[in-house]
Order: sequence, then C-alpha cells, then structure tokens
Amino acid sequence: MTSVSSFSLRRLNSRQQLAAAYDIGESDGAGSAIEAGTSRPLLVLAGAGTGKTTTIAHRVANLVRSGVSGNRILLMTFSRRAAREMIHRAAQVVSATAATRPASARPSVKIPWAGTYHSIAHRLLRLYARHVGLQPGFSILDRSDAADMLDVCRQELRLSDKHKRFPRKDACIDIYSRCVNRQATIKDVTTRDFPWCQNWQDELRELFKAYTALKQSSLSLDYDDLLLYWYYMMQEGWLAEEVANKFEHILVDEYQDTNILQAAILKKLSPEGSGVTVVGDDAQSIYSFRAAEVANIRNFPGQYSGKVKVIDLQENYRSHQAILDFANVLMSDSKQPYCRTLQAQKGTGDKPFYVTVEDDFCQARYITEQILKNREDGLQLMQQAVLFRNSHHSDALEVELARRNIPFVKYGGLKFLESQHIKDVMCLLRWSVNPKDRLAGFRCMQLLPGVGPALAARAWQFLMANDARFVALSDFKLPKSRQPEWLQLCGILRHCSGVPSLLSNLNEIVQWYRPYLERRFPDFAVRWPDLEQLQQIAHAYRDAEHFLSDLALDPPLASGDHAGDPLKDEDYLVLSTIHSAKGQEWNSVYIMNVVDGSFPSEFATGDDNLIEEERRLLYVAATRAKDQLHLISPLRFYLPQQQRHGSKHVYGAQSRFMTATLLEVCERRFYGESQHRADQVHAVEQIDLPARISELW
DNA sequence: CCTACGCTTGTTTTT
DNA sequence: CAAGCGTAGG
Repeated sequence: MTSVSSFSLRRLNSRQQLAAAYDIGESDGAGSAIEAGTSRPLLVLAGAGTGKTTTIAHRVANLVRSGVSGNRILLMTFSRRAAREMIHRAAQVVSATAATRPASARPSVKIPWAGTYHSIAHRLLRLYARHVGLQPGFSILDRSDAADMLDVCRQELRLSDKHKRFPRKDACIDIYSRCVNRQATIKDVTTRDFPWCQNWQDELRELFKAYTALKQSSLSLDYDDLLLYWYYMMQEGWLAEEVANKFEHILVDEYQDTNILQAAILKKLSPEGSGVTVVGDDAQSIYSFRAAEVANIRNFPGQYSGKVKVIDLQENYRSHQAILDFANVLMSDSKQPYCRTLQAQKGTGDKPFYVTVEDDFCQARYITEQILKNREDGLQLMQQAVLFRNSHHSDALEVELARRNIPFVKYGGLKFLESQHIKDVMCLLRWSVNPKDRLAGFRCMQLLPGVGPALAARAWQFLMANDARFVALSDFKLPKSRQPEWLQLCGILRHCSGVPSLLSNLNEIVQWYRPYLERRFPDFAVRWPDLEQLQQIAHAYRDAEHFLSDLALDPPLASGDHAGDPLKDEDYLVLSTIHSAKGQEWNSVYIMNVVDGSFPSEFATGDDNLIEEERRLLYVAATRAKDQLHLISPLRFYLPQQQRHGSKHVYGAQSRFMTATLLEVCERRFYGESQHRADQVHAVEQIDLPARISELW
C-alpha cells in the first residue's frame, strides 16, 4: 500500500501511521469510493499519552480523503467533548494536506454520526421512531428521574414498607441497570454484586416489569433503554440491515469502558468486523460501576477468528520519564497483568512530589501556593489542574481559591441540571412537550400550594381519561381557593404545547416559576441566575425536543458561581474528578487526598477487583501530567461520617498504593508545620484598639 | 388531604 | 446536607 499522504503523516511514528492508514485504499483523486466493507477489524491498544486522539483523527481524515463520505462514518467516543475534539483534529489534518488543492476539491470533514453510544442511539431512535413504535416527542429520563420513576412503582407495589427492608430506589435502579447493560439475569447480578438482595429476586422482577410499563405509558426512555432499543432494533431484519448499511466505518474510542450490551450492538452493526476500529487501554478501565467490561477489549481479537490486526502504541509523547516511572511502577505492583510499559519520548524531569500535609486546609494552601508560583513562572492556570476522587474533596480548596480570586471551573460532581430549581423548570418544559410524561407532570402539579400526591394523582387520571389533552385539564375541579394557580398552570401548558418557540416558552415558564422559586427556597437569590443561564443555553437550540434531550445526554458544565463565571478567553484553573479528566492533559497536575479511604475509596475495600479499579484510577490521574505531578497526602483526612462526634477528622493511613518501590520514584515533601507557624501570632505587646478607635471621635 | 417540622440516615465515580 | 420518614396540626 502506498502511504496515503506522506505530508500529513510525517509527525506520526510508524505504528501510529500504520494504525491511521491500515486497510484504507488510496483515493485516485477523483473521489471514487472504495468498495464498502473491505477494511479488516483493527484494535489499537493505546497507552496513556501515546497520541491516540491524533492517530484516530488521522485515520478519520484518511478515510475521508480516500473517498469515504463523512456521513458513512460512525465515530463513538466516550463523551461528546471527545467527539468534537476528534472531528476538529481530523479537519485540521485534512486541511493541512489539502491546502495545495483548490478549495473546491478539498474534502470537508463533517462527521454527523459522532458522539456517545447513548447520543447515537438517541438519534437513531428519533430517526426511526415511527418504525419502532415510539411516539416522537418521547422524554429522556436521566439517572435520578429513572430512580424516581422506579420509586413510584416501588411504592405502588408496597415494597417500600419499612419493615420489609426492601432495597432503596438507588440500589434497585443500579441492579436494573446492570441487568440491562450486562445482558444478565437478576439472579446473576444479585449474586455477583448485590448478595444482600438475593432474597428479593421475584419482587425485583415484578418491580422492573412495572417500571417498564410505567416508562412506556409515560413515553419515557431511560439511559439504558436507549441502548436496549438500539440493540433490539438490530434484531429486526430489514431495520438492522438498514442501520448497519448506513455505516461503512465504525470507530470506537475508549473501548475498555464499553459494556456487554454496547459490544453486542457493535457486533450487530458489523458482524464480520469489517470497517471496525476500536481503540482503548485496559489499564485505564475505570467505569466498571457502570457495567463496563474490560473483557470487551481483551477478547476483541478472539471475536473475529484471528482476522483482527492489533497495533500497540507505547511511545508516550505527553509526560517525561520520571512521571511514567511512577505510572509504570504503580501498575507493576498490581497482581493483574498489564503488559504495557510507557516509554517517554521527552526525556526526563522532576520526580513526582509526594507531599505530606497536615490536613485538608494545608492541602488547599499547598496547592494554591504551587499554582500561583507556577503562574509567576509563566505557566497559565489553564495548564494546571487539580484532580480528586470525589467531587466534594475540593470543597476546602474552592473556598481557598475564591478567597484568593483564582478563577476556576469545576468538572464532574453535581451539575446544575440536577438541582431542584432547574429540574422544576425543565419538567414543565418536558411536560408541555410530552403530556404523558408522568414524572414531569407530577412534579409540576405538586409545586402548586395545596396540591400533594393525592390530588396530583386524581388530576393525572383525569388528564389521561381525556387523551392527555391539556385543553381538558382546566376542567379539573379542585378547591376554589386553589383554582387561580391551577388555571395559570393550565394556561402555560396550553401555550407552550401550542407555540413552537423554545425561547419564548422557556421565558414564560421561568417567569411563571419565579414566585414558586421564592416560596420553595430561602436562597432563591442564588438560584435565580441559574434560570437565566438556562435561558442562555437554550439559545443554541432549535426546539424544545433538541434542548431537552441534549441536556439529558450531554450536560454542560457545573455552575461556576464561586469565583464568577470565567469567560472563554480568560485564564482559569480546572478542578475535576478523575473520571471527568479522562483523555485530557495538563502541564502541572495535583492529585488530592492520596490516602487510604480516598485512594482506594473506602467503598472499594474488601473487593480485589474494585481495588484494582482504584489503582487504575490513580494511574489515569497520574498520566494526565506532562511536566509536574503532585500527589498530596493529608495526615488528617476529613471523613464525613464521623461528623457528629467530636472531631471531623480521621487520621488517614498512607495509601496502600504508595508502596516502598513507588515511594522510591517520588520526591518526598513535607508541608504544613512551618506554614502554621507563619500564621501564628507572636504576641509581644497588647494594644487596645477599641480605645484608639474611640479616640477618633 | 395537605403542610410543616423534626428526626434519622446515608453519602463515589457518569451516559 | 438533602432526602426519607413519622407525627401533629391545618
């Protein structure tokens, strides 16, 4: 095979080149399409920082240049942000190589089918809605909506009675989700992951049945349904064929984090594996709590009887060797075999700092000081990031950053979409789009004074008896004193369901909601700006349906009301959970609370597989760093459980991951005591300030 | 039938 | 700290 383009591939190493060009024919320049489905399956094992994004971007660009139409490429990445990044990079590659050609001959890089598995599933379902028995306008339930809806069933089935000790809604939805995503029975899932629920198998089955029925009558799909419906679409002859034929090439990023259901969908999309490229790294699998299955990537070659080409990328372009030594030793301490040793192309640098600090306040201060010092040395805030295991671990730090006026953005953790007041507003919008959305309807009705579960239930029956027509809803009679608010709500619903303008509808809703906001929340003044922000976000959307589903599937950042919203071009620091930091990199990285209880998480103790996952989590965190890595270990570690009794702190044990061999590749630092002394008051002389002040008058 | 209040409980990570 | 539950009072 002749190289596709020596110019654009020059910066790739030989293995990356191979991965980017494997089994792609040469375009003859006239854009003749290659015969569909000639590419054999490809597995790219890409260690952290080995140029995975670049490689895929080049592969996409090569596909486009070889004549494959962009809309015949399915690109599934872990987050939509990753998808956007990938397309952007591919476009750059293409335009760099095509600059010599006239603009008209340049292939454009548009990959409309790029996104997460869930968002692609969603698009397909909207596209084929009428063919698969779904009404357009169906709602998407996020995780907590799903849990709430399941809880409705749980209560109706009388499973919630206290003496029964039936699992709580979150446990139930978890079990349900795993059954779906792992294509396993309740028995399998409970024995393996929820042994204390084994005695409830029959009840759980009843519950899931009722839940499924309720979702269907509410015209609602949860996240798992998106995949499940897609999977079942692929079981239907002509439909499966049509969907499979849409795509000539399928690229899946972060394949180690896909689950069994997703793998099954992929298999259905391309039974022989032709045109399939999967990319991933088993050492970076950190989503088993979401039913991710490392076996997917480990067994990928076996799936297609030896036809799979495996390309292993080991040369790391991100970090210097001292950081990679840390990562390598961390993984070699594991009992599980990760046959990957990262090799730096950048030479070496400072060893990672393992910093012992007194408590979380010292930790916050240490991080802030280092960040400021780095900034003085010319390193922007944007080149630095603070990573942590749980989103609340950054609480003390956020206070400190705000105090010192350091702007930051926090990824992960509570999104503002999950806060009550946003949900209230979104539910009214949702209800107006999908009158059968029971969860949304109940929530809205119960906002009204004097309307609780019972009245709402009667009103709901009335609405359903009237074909879910909002016009009829104003005829529902309730106590006279409640009537005005009720009619107002009906008016809004009628208006919004009749007028297609998202912006004006949302504005109506927000205005309507304002009094309820003030009645419901003492801190309404803080919450009000969120509603304005929501309206800002809505500007980017054509209609309510797109707005609602996009926000459910690709939530925007958390509200950054702490240090003020950093503008796009302003410099700001990134705070992120490690899970949300995947695929990113910074010059300087700070990992908080490298202490047992946090690394590994207290919930993981006792289960070897979970401990291993925590190890990989630390690995992912450490390999985000390009130049500087700080691992901070407070001696006193805040454990929220002990809140009441005396000390809030617990003396944390050294993280079990920090073995002697691992410590050898670190530089130890101590921080705290001296700082403490600097803060102490050296009281030499007593001054009577009040007296002085009084003298002023 | 609805609300308000006070008590207990139980807290990861995300599409 | 917020959600869930029980109780007393409209």
